[in-house]
Amino acid sequence: MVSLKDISAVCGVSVATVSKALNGHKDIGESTKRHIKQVAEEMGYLPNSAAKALKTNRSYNIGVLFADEAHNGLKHDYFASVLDSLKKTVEAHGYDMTFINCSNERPNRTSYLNHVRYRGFDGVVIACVDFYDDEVAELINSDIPVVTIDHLFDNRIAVISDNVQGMKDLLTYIYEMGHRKVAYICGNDTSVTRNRLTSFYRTAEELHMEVPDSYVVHGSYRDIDKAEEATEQLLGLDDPPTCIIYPDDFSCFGGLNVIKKLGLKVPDDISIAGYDGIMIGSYIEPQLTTLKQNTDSIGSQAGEKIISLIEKPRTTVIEPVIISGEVCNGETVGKAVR
Amino acid sequence: MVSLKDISAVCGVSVATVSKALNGHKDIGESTKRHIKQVAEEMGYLPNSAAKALKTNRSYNIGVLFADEAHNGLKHDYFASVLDSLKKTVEAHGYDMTFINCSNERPNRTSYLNHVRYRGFDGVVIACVDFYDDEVAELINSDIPVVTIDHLFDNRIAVISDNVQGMKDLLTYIYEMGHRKVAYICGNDTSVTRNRLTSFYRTAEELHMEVPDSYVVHGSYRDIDKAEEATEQLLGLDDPPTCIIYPDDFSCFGGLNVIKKLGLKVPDDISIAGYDGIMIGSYIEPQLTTLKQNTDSIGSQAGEKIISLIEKPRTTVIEPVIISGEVCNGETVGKAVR
DNA sequence: TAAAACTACGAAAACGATTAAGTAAGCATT
DNA sequence: AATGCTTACTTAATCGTTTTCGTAGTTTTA
Repeated sequence: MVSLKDISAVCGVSVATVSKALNGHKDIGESTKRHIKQVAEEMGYLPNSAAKALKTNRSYNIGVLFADEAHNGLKHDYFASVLDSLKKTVEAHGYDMTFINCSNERPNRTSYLNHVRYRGFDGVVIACVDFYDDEVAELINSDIPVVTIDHLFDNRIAVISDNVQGMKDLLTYIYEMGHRKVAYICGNDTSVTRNRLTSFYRTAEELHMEVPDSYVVHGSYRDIDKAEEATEQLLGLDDPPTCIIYPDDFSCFGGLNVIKKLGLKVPDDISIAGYDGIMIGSYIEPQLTTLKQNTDSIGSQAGEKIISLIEKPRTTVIEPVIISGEVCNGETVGKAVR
Repeated sequence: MVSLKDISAVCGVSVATVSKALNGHKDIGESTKRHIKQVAEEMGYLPNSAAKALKTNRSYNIGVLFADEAHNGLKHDYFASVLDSLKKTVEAHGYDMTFINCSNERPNRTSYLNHVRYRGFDGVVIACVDFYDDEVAELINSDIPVVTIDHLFDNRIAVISDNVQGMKDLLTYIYEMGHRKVAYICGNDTSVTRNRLTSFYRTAEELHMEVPDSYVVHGSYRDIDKAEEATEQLLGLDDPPTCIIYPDDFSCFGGLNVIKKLGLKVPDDISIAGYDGIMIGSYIEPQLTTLKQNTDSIGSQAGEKIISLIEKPRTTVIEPVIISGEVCNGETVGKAVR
């Protein structure tokens, strides 16, 4: 590997000069600068990131924390999309993206924070984890630049899908389709879920829709079995809902199964709506009505924010970024028959 | 950040001694070793990965190349699963995983190989890319330890899903269900596709099934529109097939749409089979018959292999690792009515 | 008892970069 | 002509490790 020293030898100047020339400092003559750059190019010079990081304390590397204890993480469509967009964004800024090791089996396991320090990540993006984990808290409370996704911490930048507005839009759409008896199967208890649920209740109230307790079922995300169970329960009520909102698009498939089994048809007999906007939803028959979260925007905003936090900490405003989604009016919510 | 020097000051020994004690060298007295380790622990010492890498030329970091030009990559279920498993494996061995920057927008764009050298990755895993890309070739032909996924290069370790056996098993299963007229919509031209196609023809021959040219349609992966088109084409034939094999599970959804539109029923009127074994396939109604690729095993094998290549290059045998899949006999392939 | 061998540690160079401080030469200023 | 200011470099320290080569002191061997 050719180093600054090699170049300096060839050019007959000191390493300092080479370094400065390559980094465009102004105290190097134009002609020398050109010559050095040319030689560096010819010799195939590449800076050594380790040396650079050691000296400058900047790694140009962003750590991402994506726990997969629950076998989620990368296999989770929503987060995979967000991650994909995040990756593109930071890469366009010249940063790389490294996963923060969260294996418990690894030798010398250290906390997330310690791992971040060890690797010298310039910043960290956290998503899809248990935000109440002590180690996550430790990371959040450290001096490392952090952006969280879909969870808000005090004094930290968060990029959040607008679940409040999203649920409001979705329920309003359903209302406008004539439904007055809408059930909601919500996901496991997270701030995302709480926001959606609150918004569900508030919107219903605004629309003067009554929501019997039996219409709100506590399920969990991407759990098709549970979705089936909940659907069965809802449709078995004396006064069943005319529309069911699921915690996510996958869960809808569970709903569809039960509905089919009961000999009912979507959307004629019962309407359903999902949440997320996964690709396959718009290709099935009938096309899924759902709230499409803007994963592209969430990922890219998270990327822009973490880089801004790293590069200009003083002028970066610390406030949540809310990304709105969009009702994707497919065919699974039909005109309500009263 | 506390460094070796700080510890050496506290312990009253030299940095060399501290380094050696912490790394378990044998030329340090037992009691000193214990003392140093304890002090290091108390002071919250963390090695500096950059300094370590600079000195040792080992980064304990694995680069992964996952191109997403085609908006695939992380959003691709199959590869996301593989990646997830790869991540777990390398992390358990104490390695981190970093994406190889493939953004064309980034400042000072360099080739993949140069980026790998710059970051000092100990090894690289390549998947889901255009294997005929010059930059990929450059990387493959370098002295960097490389493992490829689902593509075989001379003298390099590849971890490959057994598409030959997979297609054979799938077609044989379909044959055993009584089908004699089986069509195959294949994906775009890659070595994976060619293997499957060859195996399809060969297996058909072995089973004495005739495959008219019109039964083999060249489509592409995860392209639902194309799958719909191809399905329509196949079902419009004078002598239509009784079963259609799709290039992947997603494409099946396209097939299902067309079939439904034509007023046909799966599997009574027409059978279909996918390939991959994505989660949702086993939850839809009727449950998808497909060939489940063993993504866990593919990812973990790739991880084990790259680490073996890094840590014991001499004794690592350079040969492809073939991972077999499994027919997942759902309900979309029924008994053939002749 | 002198030589050889071990044991336990230290000094110093090195990895490849960055950067503050110094310096020599050339030029303008008074 | 002495001074100061630029310009264009160089020197040398430094980041935090690892590792080779010493070197005292102790123990074993002949």
